[in-house]
Amino acid sequence: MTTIDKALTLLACFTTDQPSQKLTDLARQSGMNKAGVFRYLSGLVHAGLLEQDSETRRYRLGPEVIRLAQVRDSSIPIRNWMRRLLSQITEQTGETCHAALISQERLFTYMVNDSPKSLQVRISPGMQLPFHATASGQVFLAFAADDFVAAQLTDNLPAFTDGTVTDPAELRRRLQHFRKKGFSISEGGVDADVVSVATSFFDANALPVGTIAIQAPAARMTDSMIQSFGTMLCGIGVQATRYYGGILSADFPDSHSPGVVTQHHQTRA
Amino acid sequence: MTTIDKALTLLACFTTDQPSQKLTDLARQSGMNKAGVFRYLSGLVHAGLLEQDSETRRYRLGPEVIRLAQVRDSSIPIRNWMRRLLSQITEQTGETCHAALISQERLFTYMVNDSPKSLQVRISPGMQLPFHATASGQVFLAFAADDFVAAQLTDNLPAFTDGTVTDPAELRRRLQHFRKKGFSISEGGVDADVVSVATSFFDANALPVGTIAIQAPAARMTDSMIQSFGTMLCGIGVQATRYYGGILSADFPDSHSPGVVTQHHQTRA
DNA sequence: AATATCTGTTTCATTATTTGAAACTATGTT
DNA sequence: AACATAGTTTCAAATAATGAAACAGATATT
Repeated sequence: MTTIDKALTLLACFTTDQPSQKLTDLARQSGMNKAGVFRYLSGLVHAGLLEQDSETRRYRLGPEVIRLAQVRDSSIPIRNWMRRLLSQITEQTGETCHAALISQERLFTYMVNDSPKSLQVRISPGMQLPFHATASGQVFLAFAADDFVAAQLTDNLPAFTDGTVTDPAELRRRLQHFRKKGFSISEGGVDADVVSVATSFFDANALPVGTIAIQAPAARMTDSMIQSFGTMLCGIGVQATRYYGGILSADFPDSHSPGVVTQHHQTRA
Repeated sequence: MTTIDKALTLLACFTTDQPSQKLTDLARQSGMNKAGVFRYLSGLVHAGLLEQDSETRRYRLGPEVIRLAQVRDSSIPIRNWMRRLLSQITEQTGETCHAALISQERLFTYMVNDSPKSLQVRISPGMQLPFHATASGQVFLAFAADDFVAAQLTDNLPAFTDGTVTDPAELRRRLQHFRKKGFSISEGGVDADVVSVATSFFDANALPVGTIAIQAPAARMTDSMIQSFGTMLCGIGVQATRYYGGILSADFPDSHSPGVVTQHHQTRA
């Protein structure tokens, strides 16, 4: 492991759940020496990627990351079209939807569009999504490379609710099904009363780079709604792939009729 | 210079003007060995901060920077209040305004609010602002640390128009004036027919972290308008500093309670 | 008020990693 | 076919990283 790798793994420790960290905790989490972590952090601060609160001595992400994100967005302006796609979804369905992106072999919510309804599923940008327990994660795996799937579907998957599927064999069966349909369905995988439907979009190698998902309270969802959400999402996935400059995975159902998809499949998962 | 410093200086080479770079160019720009640059870039790619286009072999910023920016924004959500402040400015003045943030000793536009008028000054997020030739840069310097100012006000400052002030002595005089007033004025520093007025906001050490500026076509600006824009901006600077969690520079004109640390409805002693 | 226990930071001899010139490979150009 | 250019790999020499321990500045405990 190079010095750079070690220094940069520290950056990965900063998440929306833990947006600021103490030196000692970072040292413990990363299993590295305190002195080394201190030096790494100093380097990261010097580069502006981190900054240190002068009072609490805690580290948090610095202004440079914002600049970098803007540069990235100026060359691959996902924000613009993703915002439009999500608005379109919420407009048509009335439900909360979000987009997630893969980064560092982890899936993070990137953008959220809240439902206008008062009973809505709440989700915030920057959250990590477990692959096995979310519709997003599952549809991602459904189209991901085999070794990636193998790395994720281990034997000790955590269960978040009674409904979380943790058996790798069962999960693989579902992934195969989701791959055929182009979208995934997860009922109560993370929160008991929430139903999610998700699809993915692809890069130039036809590998998934992100997902787009609808999340709704189980109480107001029916089977046929789930199915029609799914078909709609597939159309969105095709558009997102096109915007991204990628190509669809071979198995991905492309309706060959650009525009709004209105086909209504009635088969159930 | 540590290995980390060297690796991270490469990140700073990515700007909105140059959002993707070739290895050889990066090596030349940074003055580092090609092999070393290659190893650094590999490390950065491994961390997700960069990604490499598999066809062109060019490097660009990776998805991890987007995630990091979201984490940063969730802990210090500048976007939220800045958006409001800028809207407020445009509403009151009808002119284009923007906020800039310091990063890596360089000033970059962070957020722009366009004027609704048809003749408007165009500026895009992520642009670097030269310190000596912009109102933003000048008001930043006016409140910056002495050695920082010294580092910026060199003898060979570039002139963008006939109106660009490039004489360090003259610039220092202006900075002193701007510091007293709390805002800066630049007429035709970068574009001949544009007038800019700017103020800054401060961090917990009372050092400037960013600027907020109004830019308007010279044709529709009068002296008294400039002055009243300036006083308005000062008020905005005070608010921004408060939102940011910083404290005002000692000299900054705070209309409510001069010189004393302020609390909300507390009147001055 | 004195002591113990946490922080973050610095030091320094030992050790492992970075370093850079050159070789190599792949791709495109004259 | 020879040449040029860009990215990648190699390897001994040089340098920077390492981590235990000491230090200092807080905060908590006795």
